[in-house]
Amino acid sequence: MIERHHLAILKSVDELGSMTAAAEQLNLTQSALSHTMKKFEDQMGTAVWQRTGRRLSLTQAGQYLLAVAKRLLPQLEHADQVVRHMARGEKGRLRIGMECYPCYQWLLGIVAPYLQQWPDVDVDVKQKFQFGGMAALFSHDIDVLVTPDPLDKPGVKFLPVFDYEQVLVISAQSDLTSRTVIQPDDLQQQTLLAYPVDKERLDIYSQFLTPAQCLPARHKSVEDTEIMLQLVAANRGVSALPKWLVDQFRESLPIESRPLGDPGIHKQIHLGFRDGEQGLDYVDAFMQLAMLHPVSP
Amino acid sequence: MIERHHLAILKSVDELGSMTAAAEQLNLTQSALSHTMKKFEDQMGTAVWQRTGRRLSLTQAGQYLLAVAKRLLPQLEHADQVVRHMARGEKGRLRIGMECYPCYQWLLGIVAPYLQQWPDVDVDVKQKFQFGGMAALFSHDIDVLVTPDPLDKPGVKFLPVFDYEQVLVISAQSDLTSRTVIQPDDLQQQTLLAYPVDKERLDIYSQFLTPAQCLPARHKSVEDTEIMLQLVAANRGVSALPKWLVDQFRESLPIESRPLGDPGIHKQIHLGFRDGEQGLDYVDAFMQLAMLHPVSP
DNA sequence: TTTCTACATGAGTAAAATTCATGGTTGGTT
DNA sequence: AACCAACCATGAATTTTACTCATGTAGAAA
Repeated sequence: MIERHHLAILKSVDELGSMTAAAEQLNLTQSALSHTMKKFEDQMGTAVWQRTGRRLSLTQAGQYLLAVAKRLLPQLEHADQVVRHMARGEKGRLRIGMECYPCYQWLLGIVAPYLQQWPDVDVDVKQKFQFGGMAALFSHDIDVLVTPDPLDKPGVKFLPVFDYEQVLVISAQSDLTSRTVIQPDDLQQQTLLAYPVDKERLDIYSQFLTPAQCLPARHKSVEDTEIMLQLVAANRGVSALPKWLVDQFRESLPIESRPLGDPGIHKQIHLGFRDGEQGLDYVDAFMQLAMLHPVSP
Repeated sequence: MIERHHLAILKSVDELGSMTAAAEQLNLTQSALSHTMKKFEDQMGTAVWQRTGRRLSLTQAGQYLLAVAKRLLPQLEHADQVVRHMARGEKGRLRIGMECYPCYQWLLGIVAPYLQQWPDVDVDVKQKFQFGGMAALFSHDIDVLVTPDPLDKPGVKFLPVFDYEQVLVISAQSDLTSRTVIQPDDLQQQTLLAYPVDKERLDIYSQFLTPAQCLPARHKSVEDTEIMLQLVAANRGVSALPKWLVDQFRESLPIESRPLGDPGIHKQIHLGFRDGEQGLDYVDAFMQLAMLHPVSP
């Protein structure tokens, strides 16, 4: 039977390279660890490591078990945390995953009142996942996924939390200020600033430029939203961002926004969470708060 | 620290309703089980059950832990199996999930040669999942997902294994045999036989009838493909099925097929599998076999 | 009230995990 | 070549943990 400490040993040995080092990390003697794994190997009927010289290399079974360890140990550790928090009457940690850069600004607006309502809950925002948000949600690495790109599959539920329009941000000094609506060919003289993701995933390409077979004069990747807006304000380029975000910055920066095309690009931010399992109340509460949260139009 | 046996006890008590019964199932005395959980509760700092009279009811922490148990125990049990199989040089079990009824016929054609190539591998086909195929794949309930409805997300990979056309199956005596192509309003006099799923998920509705705002005279749910085809052969209705499936049955039944609309409804079956983790060779082998497998056009 | 059933508990015991002491092997160093 | 240091394996002793047995308590049913 695979026990938790077998997995812990496997992971530790893999990280540190030797049984001796792993034993120290786990507060065991080298001997104890050796005995434990010997017995485990006898029980399972197969070696976990191949002892070539004094170097350990994983057998096929060992590789498989290491993958299991990396998958299950974090879940057990998290469960430990959650239960311990429950015990103290504290609430624990709400782990939020973000799949979209601009959502961060919006999230801050939700998290503030949430933290007030739930003073015992920590909020942990993760922006990068090994395998994407969906997988993170399913494998319990996060509790909530914020994404503009929902996938309503059984097992998860997505709630649209607000509609928004994706607009072009331009400098107040831009030539484009005269236009009330931007057309694709208007961008052929422009420098387009965008987050560093595939162009297919940028709506201004997939829903606006590509169908019209247009391209901007230049394309520049920018990581940070504020820097992006500073560049736009300085008339160094234009960018496509949610209207509510632009409006928020219009007070402090000389920027303006224009719809992209006639109907405009309309999108929704969704909150995704696991469904059909015993929920934690502070997770549900977050969902409800997010749905009720007024968004400045 | 949450250990495997804690989770096993929780699950067993939940299933059997009492500690005494659970102890027997786990080959323990009632006393041992009581001691174990007492110690566990002391460690975690919270009760797992509320002892109201002699009835046990889960506390909040207990409910949470039960959910964890139901999620993690099957994974541990499966890992046990896999390693034990590896130890014996046997290969183990390939767990295939199916999201589409007609795929079953096609799958049989793949599984036969696969079983010959990998005599030590058992194949286990699951048709129902608690939370849908995607979730089953992510939570390691299955290794391969067969679906006409892929979702290329990080963490999983989908390979199209073949293209097919969805066609209308009609009896050889049907009035519709004179048509070379079926139009939506041709079905307004017909009884449509379909698998018992939401109409939105049936392509003949979403891609053919609904856009033309047509409906068949009657709609009947049929679970089994063979029975469906027998009904069609007897001119009791028409149905939309993959062309390759219809062709297969045309030898033995008086049925014919016609394209649905001018371009026809074209679809692909995909095989999905987890990506980016230590793979098992017999899983990879299945994917490759599936890709190479010739499909009767 | 009595009886039955289910869980709790303390003390004793069996089993398992861990340590200690030691020996063997490998790979690098002098 | 010889030596040393690092690493793992192993047997026996020891500590720790898990388990059983016997018994107690309390709720529900007769």
